[in-house]
Amino acid sequence: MLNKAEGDLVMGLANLQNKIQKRQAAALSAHGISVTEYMVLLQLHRAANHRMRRIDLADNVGLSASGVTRLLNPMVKIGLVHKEENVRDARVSLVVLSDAGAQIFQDAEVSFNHAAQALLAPLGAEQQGALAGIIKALL
Amino acid sequence: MLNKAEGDLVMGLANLQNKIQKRQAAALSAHGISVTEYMVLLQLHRAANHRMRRIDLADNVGLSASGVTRLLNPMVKIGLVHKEENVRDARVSLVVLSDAGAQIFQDAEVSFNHAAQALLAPLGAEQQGALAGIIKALL
DNA sequence: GCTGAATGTTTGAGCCAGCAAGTATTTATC
DNA sequence: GATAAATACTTGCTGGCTCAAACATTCAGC
Repeated sequence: MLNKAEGDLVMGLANLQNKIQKRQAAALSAHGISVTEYMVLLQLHRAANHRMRRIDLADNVGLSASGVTRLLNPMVKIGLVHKEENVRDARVSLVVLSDAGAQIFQDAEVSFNHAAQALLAPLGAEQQGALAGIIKALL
Repeated sequence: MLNKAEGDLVMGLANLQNKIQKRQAAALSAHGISVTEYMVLLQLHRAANHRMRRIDLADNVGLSASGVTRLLNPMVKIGLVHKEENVRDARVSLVVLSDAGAQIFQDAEVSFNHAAQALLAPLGAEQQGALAGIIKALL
């Protein structure tokens, strides 16, 4: 069985991601948001005009369409984000990052990146570069 | 903000893992088991005498103790696995891989490893080695 | 050898996500 | 320009996992 190495790598990646996700969740809990919510805020922050269609959000965050709907509901209530209808296409409802949401994101980003740095600290500079290349190749 | 690179790496890893997990789930669905169940079978298969304490299983698979209990219940019913009480310590209930479970695992392992190989195919040999080193360093 | 802490497991309640089905709107075909 | 297919989104239902609490058993200190 020659492809056992690949199987072990995939298992290792799963374990690693599990660990990372828990740490990042802890880091973000201080800001009252989950990792998934952070991903949404990040996408919106990077999007043109801080607004996006829900379906693109779903794609970029790796969620289903219904997952986005349910995730966004509380975020709208809290005011991190608000809806906006599209004049051109009445099917789509755009999601817009609010100022409050942008502020929370910026605070959370500091924590997130700091935690990420701590997690990846065991890697040397060239290992980190290699990892970036690997992710790019596999995504 | 110099640690942005690390944050992006962590986000990239999350996306990658998301993709991998879905592919592996599809590969395993032919055998009627989930990725988590596969992980359990794998651990049991590798364990001495094909048996393990539930708590060690939880640790190795990255689940909570209650998660293991709930995951195992259907697997016991189907006969992939069975309980066994520990004579030395009446608190623990050992999980034992059944012959049927071992058979299913061996079949599933082929699919799993094959899918893993396909996923990692874009990587060169030395990238794959680098990834193994990175995972080891970070776990 | 008794009492309190620690350990292993199960159970109840709740959250988060997915799938399938339903609604509304737009696009394509004829 | 009517009909069918495709697209964007929401909702009902369900599964999987967690946390906190309960319970049973063992271990440690006196």
